[in-house]
Order: sequence, then C-alpha cells, then structure tokens
Amino acid sequence: MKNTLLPKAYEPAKVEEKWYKFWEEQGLFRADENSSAPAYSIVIPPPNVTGDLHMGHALNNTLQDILCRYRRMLGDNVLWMPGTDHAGIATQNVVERQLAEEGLDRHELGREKFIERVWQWRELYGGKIINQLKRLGASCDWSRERFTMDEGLSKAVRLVFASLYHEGLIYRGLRIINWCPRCITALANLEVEAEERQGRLYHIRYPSPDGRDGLVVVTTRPETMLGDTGVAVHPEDERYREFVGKTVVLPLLNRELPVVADQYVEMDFGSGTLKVTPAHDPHDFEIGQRHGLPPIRVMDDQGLMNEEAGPYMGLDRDECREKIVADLKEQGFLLKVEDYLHRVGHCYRCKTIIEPTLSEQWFVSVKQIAEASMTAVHEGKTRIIPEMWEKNYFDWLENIEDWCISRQIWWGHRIPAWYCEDCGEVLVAMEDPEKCSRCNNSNLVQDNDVLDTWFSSALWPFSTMGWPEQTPELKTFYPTSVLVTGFDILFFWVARMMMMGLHFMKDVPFRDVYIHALVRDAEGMKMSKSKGNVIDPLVIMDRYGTDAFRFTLAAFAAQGRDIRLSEERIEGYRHFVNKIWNASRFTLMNVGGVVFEGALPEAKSLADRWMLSRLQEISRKVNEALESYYFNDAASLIYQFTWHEFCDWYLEMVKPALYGDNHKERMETQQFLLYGLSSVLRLLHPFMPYVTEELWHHLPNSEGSIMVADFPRPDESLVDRQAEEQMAVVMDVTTAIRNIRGEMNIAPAAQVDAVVFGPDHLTGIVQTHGHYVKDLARLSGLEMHKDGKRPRVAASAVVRELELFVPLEHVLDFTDESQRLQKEISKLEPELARSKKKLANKEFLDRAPEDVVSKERDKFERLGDKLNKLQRQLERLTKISNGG
RNA sequence: GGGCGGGUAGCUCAGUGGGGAGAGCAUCGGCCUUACAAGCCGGGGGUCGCAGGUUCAACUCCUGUCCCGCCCA
Repeated sequence: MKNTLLPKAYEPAKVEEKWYKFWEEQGLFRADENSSAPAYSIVIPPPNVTGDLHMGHALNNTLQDILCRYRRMLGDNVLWMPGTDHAGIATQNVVERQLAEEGLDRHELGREKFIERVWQWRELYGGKIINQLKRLGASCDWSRERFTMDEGLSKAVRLVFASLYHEGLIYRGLRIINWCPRCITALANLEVEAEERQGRLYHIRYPSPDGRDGLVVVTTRPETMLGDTGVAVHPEDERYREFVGKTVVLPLLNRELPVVADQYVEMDFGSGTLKVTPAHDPHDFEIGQRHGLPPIRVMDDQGLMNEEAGPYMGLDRDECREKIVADLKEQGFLLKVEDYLHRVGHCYRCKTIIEPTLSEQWFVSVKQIAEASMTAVHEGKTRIIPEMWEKNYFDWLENIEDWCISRQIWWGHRIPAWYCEDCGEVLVAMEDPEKCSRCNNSNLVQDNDVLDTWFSSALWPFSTMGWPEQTPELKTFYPTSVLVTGFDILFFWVARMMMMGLHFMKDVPFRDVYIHALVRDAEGMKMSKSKGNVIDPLVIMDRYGTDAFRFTLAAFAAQGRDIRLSEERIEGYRHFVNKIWNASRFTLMNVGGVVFEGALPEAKSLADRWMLSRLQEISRKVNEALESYYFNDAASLIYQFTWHEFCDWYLEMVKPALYGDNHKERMETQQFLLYGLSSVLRLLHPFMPYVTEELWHHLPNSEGSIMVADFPRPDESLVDRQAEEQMAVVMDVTTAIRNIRGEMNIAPAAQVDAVVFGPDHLTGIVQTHGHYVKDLARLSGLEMHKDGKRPRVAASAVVRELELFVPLEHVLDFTDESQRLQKEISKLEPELARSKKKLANKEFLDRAPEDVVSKERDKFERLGDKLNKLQRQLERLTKISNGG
C-alpha cells in the first residue's frame, strides 16, 4: 500500500532531482526511430555552449517540454532532439580571455593547441547549460545529444559547403563586409546591430585646386576622409553642375579628388555632396565601381590607422577622429559641427562599433534558395504561428543579400578550400586534397577561415538525425513537427534552416514554426546584464520550485505579446502548486489506500455528474489549446477548473459523503474523487512535471510514471448538461445566501434558515439538491414553496425566478438590508432600460436575427421580473420597519 | 522614411467568426470552518487611447489621429 499521508506543504527541492533521475533511468525520454506510433519531433534551438540558462531559454524550453510531454501522453513517439552549438566567436572569446589571464594569446599557442584548449574548455564547462535544462525538467532524448562540432555534423557541414560550391551557390569575392576590429573577423549583415548614438555632423571644405572655396562635404566619420578618392554630387543638382568632371583637394593629405555625378546622392541631405570612401562604405564602394574611384583601406584589422593614413598612422579610429577634427579646425577647413542622432552598427557579440571594410570573403548566394523558402510558406507546407511573423519572414527573404560565411577565427568548421601555391587553383572537396587537380603539384594551403556558426546551425534539423546518411531517424522524424523559437532568430536561424532543408532534404525542416514572446522585466525592459534587471531562472527555481516557474511562463505565453515577468507573479503560481498539493492531501486522507478495480461506476450524485461533465469540457478545451499553441489558455483553463470548480465546489460538496457512514456512497465518491484528481494531475503534468509525478506516485491506483499516463481526452458520454444546469442553480442559490450572510455580518459558525419561493422546476432542483446548499451555505433549515406568505423579518434576494429569504428575527438591521436591496435594484435598472430601448427599436426587431431578438426578450422579462420581486421585497421591508 | 505589434479594472494581461466586459495580483469587509491563512467566504472597481464611419447592434470591422515598443533602411 502506498503512502497516502502527505506532508503539509510541498517542498520542491526534495523531489525534483529524484524524479528527473527516475525519468532518465526509466528511459522515458527515449524516442524510438523504429516505432510505428505517430511521430512527433522537435529539434531544440541549440543554446550556445558558453551560455547560462536565461529567461529566454527557460520560456523556450518550457514550451517545448509542454508540447513533448503532452504528445507523449497522447501516445505519440516523441523525439525532442537536444544539443548545443559551438558558438564560434563567443566561445573563442571566452577561451581567449582565459588565456589572457595566463598571460597568453592564441597566436603564441598556435592554431592546433588553441583548438585543443577550446575542446578542453568544452569538456569542463560545456555541460553546464545542459544540466540547467535538466533542472527545468526538459524531457529531451539525451542519448541523442548533438554538438555542432561533432564528427557527424561536421561531415554534414563539409558536404553542404562542397555541394553549394560546386553548384556555384558559394563563391569567394571582394566586397565591403562588416568587420569587427575587436573580434578581428568579418560578420554577416545580420550580426550587426544598429544602435542609436549621439554623433556629430562635420561640415568640411574640400577646396578647389586653385585654392578657391571648392565643395563642402558633410560626414559623421571625418577619419574616413583619409580614404576618400572622390566626391559625388547628384546629376540634377544645379548648384554643383560646374564641378562635375573637375577635382577638389582633400585637406590634410592634399590628394586631388575627382567630382562625379551619381544618382545615389541625396540632394537635400547636408550640403548635397558626398565624400566617397570606397574601401569603407558599401554605397561608396558601389559609387567607386561606377566611376572608377579606387578603394583605399586606411585601417588595419584591429581598427588602427595604417600607412595609407600618413601622419595618422598607428592611431585608433577615435583618436584619429579627434586629431583630424583638430587639424581641420586649425587649418580652417572645418566649417561647422552639429549634433546628430544616427544609427551605428555594433558587433552583436562584443558591441564594438563595426568597421565596414573591403575584404575578400566567402559568400552564399541566397536569392535562389530564398525563393523556395518563401514558396514553402506561401503554400502552407510550413505554417508560421502567430501568422503576423510571416510578413517579417517574407520581407527579409525578399530583400535578402548574399550571406558572408567566412570568419577569421579558429574555433569552428574550417573552410574546406585549398589554394594551390603554384597555379592558384582553388580546390573544394570532401576529402582533404593531396594534389592540385590542375597542375598536379602538392603545394596546397588550406583556407585559414572557419564558417559562420549559423552555417552549421542551418543544418540542425537533419544533421542531428545523421544526414548525410539515410538514417531511420530521418525517415521517422523529418520533417520535424514544430520549431519553437523566439522571433529574434527568425532570420538568423529559421529562414536559413528552411533554405538548407529545402535544398538538401527536398522538404521543409518543420511543419509549424511557433514564434514565442520575449521575456522582459516587470517594467517591460529587455533583461540584460548591463541593466542589472536580469531575473535568474535558477534562482527562481530554487526559491519557488520549477513547477511554479514553468506554469507562470506558460500562463503568460500569450501569442504575439511579450512577457513581463516579476517574482510576484511566480509567487502567485506557487500558491497554485500548493493548492494542488493540498487538494491531493485531502483526497488521499479520505481515500486511504483503497485500490479500486474495474471501470468507473455510473455517477449518481449531482456533484459527481457535474464534476465529470465539467472535466470533459475542460479537457476538450485544453487539448484544443495545446494543439494550436495557446499555452496561456490551456494553463488558465486548468487553473480555473482546478481551483474554482474542483476545489472550491466539488471537494466541499463531497465531504459529507466522505465523512458519512453510507459505505456504498462513500466508496463511489472516493472513486470519482480519485478520478477527478488523477485527471487534474494528468492535465497539469506537461506544465508541472515534478509535483504531478510526486503526487501520482501517492495515488492508490496509479502505475508507473505519469509521463506515460493517458492525457485526458473528452468523453462525450460523460457530458451531462442537466447536471451542469442543476448545479448552476445550486451554486447561484448558495452564493446568494452566502452573500446575505456576508453583508449581514452573520458569523460563519451561526446557522440560519432559508426559505425559497418559486416555480416547481427550480424549487424542485433546490429540493432535490438542498443538502448541498444547506451544507455549503451553512443552513439549519431550507424550505421550498411555490408561493405563499413571505417571512416577516428577513433578508432577501432574487435568484433567477426564485425569491430567497433568510429570516433574521431580532438581528436584521433594516437599514442595512434596505440599502442592500436598493443597491441590487439600482444595478438592475440601467440594464433593464437598455434592454427596453433595444426592444422598442423597430430596426432591431426587423433586422437582427430571430434568436438574438428572442434572447433579448427573455432577458427583458427576466430582468423585469427580478426587479419587480426586489422592489416588492423592499416595500415589504419598509412597511415592517415602519411598524406595519 | 517603410513595416509590425500594443494602448481593456490600481498593476499585469485574456477577450481567436460583431449580439449581456473577464482573470490573476492589489484593494475593502468577514473568518484560524479538522486539505490548504501560500487559505476560505463576500464586496467594490472599467465612457475597452481619442475622433469619425459601416451596422438594427462595435472592445471586436473600416478610416483618421495621438502615445508606447520592436524590426528594417
């Protein structure tokens, strides 16, 4: 017999670890690639191996876990594929920082040794975030855990690179790219974050060669003038027509710059002239190309001015700017400086200001594969949920530019390209080449660069399943059922997975993409370490328990809206966990270890019939909500039902039967009570895995883990409309009496009587189920009459068509009671007036649908009847209080 | 400048095919009633950003407008 005595309060810390271990040991997270059950699969958005679990991860993985646990309970063959990505730049940064502490840098160590160090680091710390995900309860199939630098995934990366290269979709080219002088690497356009900065507009005079005024250019970056090789004006700009084809002189360096006419120039911005720096601005580069203006790089890889900068060589960008501005001022070239708010690109990893720089890099030509990704969504092969994100997805893909994939770092997949030192041939191959395919010499050097981490992440949905091998996993689980992710990586990751999946698997990587919210702080600010407003999920789990935390996230995960999280809210849901705990405690105390055999008997009592019926409705709605990613609806449905129906009403209603001495009645009630509780726990399990598992094992007839118990599905045969209607009457009458008690300040312990007048169909219900009312409203007596003399000194109320009196001889305060009635009346009056007006409107009667009109008529009658009764009650009261 | 989202109770938010405005927290009053004071019972509180329009009927649809947030240039 199981232990049915529960401690008074739930202590999460004691049970969480135990059950996670249990699930793992029982192999309950394992997916079966050979099963014939319906497959359900999700690949985890791989967290950075350097990462710590933050709120974003917590939300993201809670939602995935809810889906996975739900599907498992429905009997699906669930694969939740976990893993981490190697986070090239971030990881390299971490290890370099570690080296710096030892007084080393990676160049002293050398490439091979450095990479060894990174692997060592990964061995030691890479498991951290995985353990944190386990803390959260994530039911991933850890036996399949993958890492983007694994052998298999690396092979996939290499094959994809080689294929795209041979298809002409990957190429090497000289372009303006985004250069981070701190990370010392190129970045993709996406990896640059534009941030508003207070800057300045410098108006600088570029004189004519004859010493006359020349042109005034306007720039926010005066240091780039050292790389100017021209000045552009708009072809239709009358002001500067005479300058076109002539030259002006670059101050400080005294270089002659041709003046060209180009459509790109905005005539009404600044002076309407544009200094052209082809090596440090993408637009300038294009203008340079059109007019034959050579690019001159004036900075080196670390952002220091180089030999082209003449006297400014060796200064960094900021120092150089200061010096140049001072020199220009001194020499009289600086005409004006204005404050100017503009957006400046920053490295998304280290926040350093990006330097647009001309550089030779590898690119993926994406236009063509982007097209297929759009089509797939247009055709509904993949759904994006909520739909509003589709537009962003399309916009981005429509305006997509080639993707710069080479990074000048060491940690990552090295580009499988070799250069022949003898003939200059470029070789790209799956196997490391030994000889040049053109000149047959073996003087080959591999490209030094590695690939963008997102390049390998883009293959995640199939590389993790063993591609390029044709594995049973791929057969069973690809395409995956859904991808759950935040909108911040819609382009970085989702769109790219679509492109790669469609190109290499010939099918979309996922059927659904569910885009969830961002977690913000209570003030709606994005959480960030620098703002100091971060709430650490691990601290929260310690303090409130994982279940309360997860439930909070789910309850706030409304589609299309950010989550404002505060500890208060989590605390609120901890109360809910406790409520469940205590409802279970109550149940177990009153059921003992009785194990019931066989099917549920037919419910006879109103309480049981009602509870069972309500449960069907709730489980129907919860299933619907989970199927369509309305996590918050599912959570609040269960919350409302559990607390305000199951606990507030049902548990109270069954107490007499449980405490009574009718053995048969007690046994039946125990069965339904257990069934109800078991259903609640199963409904809750995807949200609150730990407490539900703990309680499950205390239930006398439970077997094994709740993880593999059946998720409640609606059973139409248990829906009982009549019970729900009757119960509604019982609840209304009970509430009305409780209201009177409350308003009249009748002590809870004091017993009162109630007399009910009204039509048979209602008094009949009250008659039959009066024991519930008596119990819940603490009545000593309850009488029913069709009509007759009303009690003299009594508080009264109208419920539906029932008039309800609580005789309070000697204690009734006439003033209080008449005020109470008056209040009821004045609430009713405007409502009745509105209804009356509506029914007096001929247009309404003519045009509104019949059922709406008849509903309105019913309402009018109901309100009128109620008002009448209340007024009569008030009159009678007044008469009595006046001594009548 | 373009696009998207939001403005509903003191706070945070639901309201997914137009037809009686909801929840949680907070607040007020009453209760240690043998599951739970992390609780129970009851109450108060909203001209649904503003202005028009469509409609018999608008929180819901349309137009304009103000404010806030995000993305892209």
